[in-house]
Amino acid sequence: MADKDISFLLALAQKADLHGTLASSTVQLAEELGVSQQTVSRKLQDLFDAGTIDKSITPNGVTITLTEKGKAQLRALYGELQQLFGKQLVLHGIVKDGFGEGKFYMSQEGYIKQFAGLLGFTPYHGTLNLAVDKYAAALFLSTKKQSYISGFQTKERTFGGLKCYPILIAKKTAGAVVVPDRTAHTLDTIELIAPIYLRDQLKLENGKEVVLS
Amino acid sequence: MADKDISFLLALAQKADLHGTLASSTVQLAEELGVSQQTVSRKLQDLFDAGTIDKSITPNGVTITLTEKGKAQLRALYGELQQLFGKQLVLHGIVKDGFGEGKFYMSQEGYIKQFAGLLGFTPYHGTLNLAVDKYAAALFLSTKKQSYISGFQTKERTFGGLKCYPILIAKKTAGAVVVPDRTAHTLDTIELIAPIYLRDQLKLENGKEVVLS
DNA sequence: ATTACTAGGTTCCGAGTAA
DNA sequence: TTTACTCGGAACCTAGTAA
Repeated sequence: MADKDISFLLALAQKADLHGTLASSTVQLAEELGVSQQTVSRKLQDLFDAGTIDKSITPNGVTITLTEKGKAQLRALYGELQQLFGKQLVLHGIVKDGFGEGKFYMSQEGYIKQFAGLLGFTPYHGTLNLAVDKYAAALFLSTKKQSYISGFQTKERTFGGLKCYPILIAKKTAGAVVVPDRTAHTLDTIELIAPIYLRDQLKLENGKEVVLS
Repeated sequence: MADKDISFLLALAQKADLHGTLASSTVQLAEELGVSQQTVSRKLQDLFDAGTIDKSITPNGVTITLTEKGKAQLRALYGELQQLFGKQLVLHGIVKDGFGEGKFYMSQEGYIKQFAGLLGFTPYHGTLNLAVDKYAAALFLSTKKQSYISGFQTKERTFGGLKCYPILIAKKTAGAVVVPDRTAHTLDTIELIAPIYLRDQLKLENGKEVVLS
């Protein structure tokens, strides 16, 4: 029965920030959620009766907090989805243009030496950029072993640290995903390194799909 | 509109394993989901019309596959929950008995030296076991910096590697969560190490609650 | 055995309105 | 201003049944 109102509960949780309280009104919530004020009023009562939220009515609105039971319900849903997506064993990405920074960074001795020690190969002096699904990428990488490459300094400038996840590229080539600590883009784009020049060896062009595992 | 049927879609995804197909029948699904055969039939049509599943009808049932759109919908929901729980900054745990193995492992020079180098303190020769929520623990740890302690060998036996996450115990003591590579329990229980004997110094007994941050 | 249409009952939503 | 009740109509579910 509470199964139906779970998306309503989720919406409240997003506004109330999981822990913490939400001071609002049924009118305002109705507007934000695209339903009537009456529906909000009724649903809040239902959730309260179900023990998933605490609410207190004041002359100028309602104040809402999620109960432990309410949080548990969302966490259960989260767990189910996690099980679903957690089994993600491969990641699909589309080859896209980098802007040459990869080449610059991968020419730095400070990085190359650490990569060689950690991965067992000397990386080619460039990176391959892949456009990926942000969530899928986060999940995929979370199942991989994470290594850390320390930052360092040269006379000219400072180079930051980066995370590094060994993976298999296109079921053929051992390589790694590299995520700089101070990364510009989110995980919409990931950078690959490998012992060879991937674009040539795997005959990749922009727009081609690559599978990581 | 498809927002209402998302739990139905999730149920299908769980049976079909996200990728992959589900061969079943409306009668069987109805039983498993606790609704009528007619409702299953109608909902499958709705989902098909919405483009979230592919279905093919055979004389002895239906075969169902999630479309990219369907997967994307679930992933979006997952992402929202991830944002909610990803902000998890503290983890609550209940002190429970270990079985002395912690003490044994934390007396091994091979581990102690690495911990000292990595964490900046020499750990007390024992661990504190906490009962925690499995999902909350996974989330909490995923936001912490992961370090790796290598396995090693002695004359007698082999010791496996373990992951290590620096954290703050009870808002006072710097310590770390330790997760052996070959762990017996899942994350229902986590092991803490610290430079001091936590049970005495923090006046902890079994059943007491501890906050990690 | 299937899926799925029709019909009737139940649930749910929202405009009006009381408090 | 609030919240929340009443009530008519829309949406939804299931039993019966056709294909």
